[in-house]
Amino acid sequence: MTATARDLVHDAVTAGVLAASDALGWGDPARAAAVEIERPAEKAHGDYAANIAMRLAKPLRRPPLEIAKAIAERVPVRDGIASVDAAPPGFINVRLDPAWLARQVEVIVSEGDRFGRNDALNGRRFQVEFVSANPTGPVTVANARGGPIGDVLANVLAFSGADVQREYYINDAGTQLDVFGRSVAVRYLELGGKTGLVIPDDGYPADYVVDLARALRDKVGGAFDDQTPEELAPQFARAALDTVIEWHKATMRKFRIAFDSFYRETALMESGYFMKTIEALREAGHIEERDGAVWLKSRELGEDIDSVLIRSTGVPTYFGVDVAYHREALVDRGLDRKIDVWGANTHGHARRMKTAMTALGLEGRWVVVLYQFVRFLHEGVLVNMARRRGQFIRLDDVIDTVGVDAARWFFLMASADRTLDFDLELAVQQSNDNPVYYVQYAHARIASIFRTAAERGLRSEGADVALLTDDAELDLVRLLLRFPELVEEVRDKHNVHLFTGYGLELAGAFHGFYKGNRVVGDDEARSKARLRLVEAVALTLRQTLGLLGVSAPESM
RNA sequence: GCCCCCGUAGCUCAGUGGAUAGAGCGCAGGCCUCCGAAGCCUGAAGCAGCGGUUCGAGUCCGCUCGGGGGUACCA
Repeated sequence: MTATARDLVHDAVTAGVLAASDALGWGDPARAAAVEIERPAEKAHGDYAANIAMRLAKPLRRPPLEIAKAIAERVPVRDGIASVDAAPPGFINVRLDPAWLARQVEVIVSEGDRFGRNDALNGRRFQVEFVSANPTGPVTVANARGGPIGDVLANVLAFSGADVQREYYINDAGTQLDVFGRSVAVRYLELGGKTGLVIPDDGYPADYVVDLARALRDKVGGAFDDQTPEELAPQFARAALDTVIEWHKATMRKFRIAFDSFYRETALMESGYFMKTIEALREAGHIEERDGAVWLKSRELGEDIDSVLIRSTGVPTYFGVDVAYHREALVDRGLDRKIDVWGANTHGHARRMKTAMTALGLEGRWVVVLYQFVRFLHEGVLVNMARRRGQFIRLDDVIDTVGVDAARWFFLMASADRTLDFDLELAVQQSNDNPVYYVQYAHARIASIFRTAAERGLRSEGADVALLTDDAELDLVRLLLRFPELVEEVRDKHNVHLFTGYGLELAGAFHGFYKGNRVVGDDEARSKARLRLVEAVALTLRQTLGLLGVSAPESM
């Protein structure tokens, strides 16, 4: 893997700091200071900038500009660096060598679909667990946001060398299943002609439950018509669950998400792993039995209250089972790290989980990415979603109306920290000018340029990229070189939405370039060079869209 | 009450403690004898408020106001 341009600058500036420190006797403060490299917003300030001089001003008791000058004149000017200057109030501005930039076009094209990858996570096993929608109903837009976020995160980790497993956790146990089963049974009996039955207040009156009941009746007929909803609940819950899980799988396929495993909560009970985990916690001294229940002594680990793992009825809590689930993944399945993508409503749960991981000595190996909710608007008015009553927007419907690309893009364009507003009517109306098409159009346009070139017998192979000397050309290269840096940032910070912003920026830069610069023209050598350049742009757009799970069309 | 996330242009959203805060949609205007006008160019328009830290704050801290979520022997 090639070092990023940022790494190159970082190393050079660090060498300059050390050289200046040795020459001027600055000592430890200078040697220990971390060199931060950023990209100036203003082009006049060069390609990269370091603020180290301003950070050293106080400890060294010298004017920042003086420090900057001392460092700047000692930064080795080689390996792609053209110049290093000090600028008020104390920035060190680094400019890349145009000839080196031009050569990167050839490097990028030769890397092909390896461009942007890194090996930071080589040999490490990751699991990303996401969506994991409740199996008592279809996947709604509420669960949907975790899909693209988790999927793209998994893509980026794999892009960084990790062995990544995408997992879907199925909560196929608990009291809600009982209630669900009873609701299905009521509908089943009603379809058989029985009257006077009621769906309980905490039940599921939604229409899809009728669909489930009808499917059951199609399969078994009236064989259970003489039983009560209570008697039928357990087996009906199980049967309906299997159907709903198939719905979920189909929805995920439609959303272009390929899970490696679907893990059932009940497996932890059946295997005895749940009790094994309780014993592990007990041995570590974190368990207390009180009022007939088994508690995790969270307070001793900094929480306000303790948490119940097993109720006084002997039934494990959701939290307790989830702790076992996490331990099983990290300890028994040999994963180095588990990343959960959860909705904001679980933040209390996430906090308790963190405590439990600490109790098990697994802290640091589990990370949660919380995403804020999607608010639903109907004709501009806020709508409360209620799954049980069937008042919700199905993810399937959204995908069917706006398309997978636009749907994924929508969920990926905003930071996970931010509440998203979603208006289906607006989404439909805007699907034709969705920003995703702006990016895809850039890719299709380049494909079209290649078709034109082919008609004229022009190929990009053998191009002399040294002919790329214009600012317009080199600015594109600068933007391409940001891609590997972005991959590293997303890998470390999990802020996957940055890829949509990058895609828009690169597409915009290309569209502007295209307008002002002819690629296939009269000058054959220059045409070949520019063809090579836009080939690198198309490749980078493909890499970006590929990570986002969005298609990169040749024409549209 | 306490805890978490958010408040940036009319709307939907970007923005790593840096040097003149961006995009899409919408709005006003301009650009196709020339590789795709799903495009390009120009313009109007913005950091909720108050204090603090810092050489430097949309970004960090505190408070106020506003929105969302949590706070169970629910999941």
